[in-house]
Amino acid sequence: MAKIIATKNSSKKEVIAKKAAALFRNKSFAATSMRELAENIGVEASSLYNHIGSKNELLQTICFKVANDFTIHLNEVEKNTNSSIIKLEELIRFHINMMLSHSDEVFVANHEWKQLSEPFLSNFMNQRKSYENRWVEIIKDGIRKKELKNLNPHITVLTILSAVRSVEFWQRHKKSIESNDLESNIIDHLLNGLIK
Amino acid sequence: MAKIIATKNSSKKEVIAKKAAALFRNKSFAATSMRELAENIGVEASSLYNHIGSKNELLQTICFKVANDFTIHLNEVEKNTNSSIIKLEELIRFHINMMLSHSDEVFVANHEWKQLSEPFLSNFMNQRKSYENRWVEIIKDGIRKKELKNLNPHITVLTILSAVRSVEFWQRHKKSIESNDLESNIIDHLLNGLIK
DNA sequence: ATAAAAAACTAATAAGTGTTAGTTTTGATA
DNA sequence: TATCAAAACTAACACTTATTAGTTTTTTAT
Repeated sequence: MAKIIATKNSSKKEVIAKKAAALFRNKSFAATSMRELAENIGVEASSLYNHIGSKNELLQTICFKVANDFTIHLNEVEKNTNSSIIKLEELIRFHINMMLSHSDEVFVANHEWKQLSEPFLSNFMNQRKSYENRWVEIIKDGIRKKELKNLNPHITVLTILSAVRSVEFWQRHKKSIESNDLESNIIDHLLNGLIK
Repeated sequence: MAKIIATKNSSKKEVIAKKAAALFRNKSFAATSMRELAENIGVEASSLYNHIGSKNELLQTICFKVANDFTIHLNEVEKNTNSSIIKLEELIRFHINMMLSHSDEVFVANHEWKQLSEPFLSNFMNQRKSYENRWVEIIKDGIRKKELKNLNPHITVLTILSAVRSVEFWQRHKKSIESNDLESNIIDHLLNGLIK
């Protein structure tokens, strides 16, 4: 009889969620069946329900874990009294590192959140909007202190948050690009621009 | 009896593809049923098959139309003898305008291409890789001519192609951001950076 | 070794899937 | 007005879906 193997660091539920994140990323949430997930883990589909509530709950677990990680880090950054530039650099660095260390989960949170059911969908969107607004405040502060150029803060935030997702593409190019280069290049590009 | 209404500019097949793009964008390809698509158009699901071959074919139509539009524009840019900076600016501008004028189709091509079936999936990935490589050459040329900083050209391309996708996010913020600002801000940010 | 709890299994449910076959209606042309 | 093709319809197919019920096996604790 097959078994779900919990490790010291991950409960059985976490093992399932981890595998689910990988499948949701590669095939999309809707196109991944519970039978397929079960097969990847090595048990029957119905056995999963001893450990999880539903397929939807798996998506919720993944999305809110990621959202909370980002929120917690932002709390830390806001506490410090660094310049806006340092704060932005820390935030960008955290995004890049999260995408490298939890790539499946972050991908799913970025691309499959729309499949959340209510009220989780609304919660998620609100949490995201609040997160963006707090970035905007950091940028506004930097403009006020003449540290940053007077670009539109909302657009700037959206541009940065989009740009860091290049790490997703990078996963396809791993051979030709070093991971250290990736981080420094993106930060340099976004902060200092491309033109000599 | 309900009908699919073709206009002067769009055949019935194009009307279906347009509506499909909107649904595939908002619900994902896998989560959109042919019955749902049909209902949105105002006919029965089986009636669609008088005009299209399959659900998969719809996705192919959408994805390759977008891919070809980008390839054709890149051909034009390469023909001209402008500086690399002007070329990049033209390319970025085109991306932004495509996302504004064909937002559903571009979104689907960006996010749902994984659901393509073979051999279309491989074709699409190859076309995309070739497109990226031609961007890389433009950047390399700019570095050679001392127009651009010596950043990693691959990462630079990925960063730009990611960053322009901020237009997707912008659709959620329409009220607070002008579309003109959007274009100039993104270009300024990506070319000249954020720091004063 | 025994009893209880946890977690696996098989089997089934009800609903939904893309698509096809066959039929009827529609709209244009002769 | 009669004819014919285009395009709509209804009904059905064969399959897949998430999830539950009921049962058996495995693990844990006494």
